[in-house]
Amino acid sequence: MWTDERVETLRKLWAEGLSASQIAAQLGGVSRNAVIGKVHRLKLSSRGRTTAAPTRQKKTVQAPVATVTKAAPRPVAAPTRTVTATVGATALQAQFEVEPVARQYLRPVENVVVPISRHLQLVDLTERTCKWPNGDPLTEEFHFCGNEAGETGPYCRYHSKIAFQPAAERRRLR
DNA sequence: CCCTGATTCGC
DNA sequence: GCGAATCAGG
Repeated sequence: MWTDERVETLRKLWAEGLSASQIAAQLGGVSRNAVIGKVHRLKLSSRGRTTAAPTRQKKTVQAPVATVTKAAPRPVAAPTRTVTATVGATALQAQFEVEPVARQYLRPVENVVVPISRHLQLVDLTERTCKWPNGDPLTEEFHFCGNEAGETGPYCRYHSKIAFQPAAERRRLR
């Protein structure tokens, strides 16, 4: 459901240049199509240069013909979840998104993973929150991304792309 | 294949 | 109004 807050977030992120899928990931509970549809309804389409290709018309809905045993219906978005990505965190997250695959080499961190003792905001994590760590685990500012992390992994779509980048590609970018 | 936004249209 | 399905393209 598009609450005033969600619409506001949508407007903001769209203005910042995030893609529809990224916005959908942050909002959680909606598909990128939903976001695009909403963007159109809000009449805030064009945004600098994109794939804005004018000429587009008709669709001529073709007949369904034989039913073909299509595959799974695809669940897509989760129920309500509402992702608590609000206030302070939002601003920070937005910044991360704005500068995509720029500096992505953070040390393996493997053993540095969240001190099992300290006051970790780890308690805020759920099965669907992105567990991508931000900041120095030894400082107060440390926190997790926390965005909607579907059922495809421990991270949100954005961080998954960074975390699971193929070795070959990483080498090329270096 | 990955992704992008754009459009249509049943609900 | 909503958003899945679809389309057109990078």
